[in-house]
Amino acid sequence: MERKKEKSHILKIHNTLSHKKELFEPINPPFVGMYVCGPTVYGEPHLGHARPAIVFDLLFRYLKYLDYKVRYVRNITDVGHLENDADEGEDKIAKKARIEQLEPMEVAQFYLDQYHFAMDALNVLRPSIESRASGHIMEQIDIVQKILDAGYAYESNGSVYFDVVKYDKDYHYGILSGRKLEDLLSSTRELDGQEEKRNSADFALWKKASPAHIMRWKSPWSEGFPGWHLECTAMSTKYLGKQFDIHGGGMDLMFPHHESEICQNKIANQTDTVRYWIHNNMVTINGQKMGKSLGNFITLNEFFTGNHHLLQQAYHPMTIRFFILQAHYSSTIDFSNEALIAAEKGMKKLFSAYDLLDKLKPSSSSTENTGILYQNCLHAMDDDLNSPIVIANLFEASRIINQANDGKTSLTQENINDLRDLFNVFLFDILGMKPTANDSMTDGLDNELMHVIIELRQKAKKDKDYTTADTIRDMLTQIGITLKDTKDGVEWSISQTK
RNA sequence: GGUACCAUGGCCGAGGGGCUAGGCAGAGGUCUGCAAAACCUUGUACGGCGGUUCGAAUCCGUCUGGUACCUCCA
Repeated sequence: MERKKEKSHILKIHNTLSHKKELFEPINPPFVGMYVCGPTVYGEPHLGHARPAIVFDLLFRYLKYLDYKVRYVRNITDVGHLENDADEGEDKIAKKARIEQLEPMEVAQFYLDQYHFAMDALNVLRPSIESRASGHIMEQIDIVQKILDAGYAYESNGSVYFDVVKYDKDYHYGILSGRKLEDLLSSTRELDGQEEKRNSADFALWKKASPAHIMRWKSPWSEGFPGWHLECTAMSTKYLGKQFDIHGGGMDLMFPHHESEICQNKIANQTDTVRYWIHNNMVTINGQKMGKSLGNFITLNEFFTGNHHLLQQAYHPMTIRFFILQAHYSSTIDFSNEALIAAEKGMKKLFSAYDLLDKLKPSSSSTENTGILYQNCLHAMDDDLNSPIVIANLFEASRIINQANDGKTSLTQENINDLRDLFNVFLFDILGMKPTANDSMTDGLDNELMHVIIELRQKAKKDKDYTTADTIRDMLTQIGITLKDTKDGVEWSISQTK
């Protein structure tokens, strides 16, 4: 049955450019263009990758719920970025490749597959277009040429740099990060290629490859590789146009990456390309940023298997997703086992309440207002994607369901339909949660075996042989099977994290 | 040093000038052979100090502590 629900058209999102929540108005409704910075595929995906993927998946799902036609582009950085540590000027992917004696693209593909595996497990929808930097070298070269032609870049020893000082004279540099050019110029650093630049704040559009550099392409200036920030400008413009609605990414990318994109866009596209900049906050571990260079990161696979010294147990991908959605995207999330276990319990509570819906017997009268919850969730999503509030309302719904199940309150069929809608739309479609119950266990030999065991225990119970009954239950618990004696019979389930 | 931001009860985490989310944990109770689950009851927390106000956790100032970015990073 089609149930008419009023959808909102007052979505507000926080725009990093204005530091304010703004009404979301697409440039060309009903179409929405969204670009999000994706992973550099030279390492295993970790919790830090999960956050933006889930946050922008939430936005993607909500925009689709609002009936927008969304084109969501996420890049894969497989060209690699410059390194600035011991091996100056070396391409990260190329470096790793040399160590492992593999083709650079083989390494990139390997980690890309890992990324996809993890994202699928987290129920993150694939973007409309997942574009690879290596497949867009021509487009990047075109943009370098455009910026050169416009006079905002200069060639130096085969490399091309963006002239930030000139840009700042004509436009305002630093509008996203709030940084001032003079501050940047006064804090000069020892960087590779610094002597080639006119000013320390200038950034590379094209770099000439050193002889050791494996990944290289021909260009009018040198055999080399594109600058760090160019791929996003090239691919967003190619697939979303010179103006598009949303550009997302982690807060750590705000400067210099996104700031540089703004400069490149402005010159190459002759317009303000991005309407709304959205940034998710970081995941911390013991209050510290989780990062490759800090050596304190936990890969997603380690979370899923529990195979890491900081983890007390394995965590289902849905627990990770729920954990992330329980915080607003603009807050930092601090990792802890305690918080994850709490999230896991809460999540299971929601799932079992949803399962109960099918067993509820409708009454002719109602004591509950279920319609309000849907509105509350809608308002929460409209208010800058406030997923924690959505979850709070789902908990309220689960309380109503449990009370009705206990016979304390009564729900009409309409109430039950409302609640089912609420879970289907918000928990499953928009928050993107997926029940973790193992359905395959409800049929087949396993189920029949369980049936036998439960029957034996029931018999013992009937004979008041509670020692045997409890022994059976304890032994099952030991192998990760939980029994519940309910008034409708015995329920069994396999624990997720065994 | 500069820029951005944050400090909420045992833990996590919303909110945001008076109506004071939610989850987890804890205590008591109902139910149950016992458990489990569920439900009910129970928590007045917003870093310190000033200020604005009839009223501040919420606004302003300041101090303290913390994070991120300024160098590849989600």
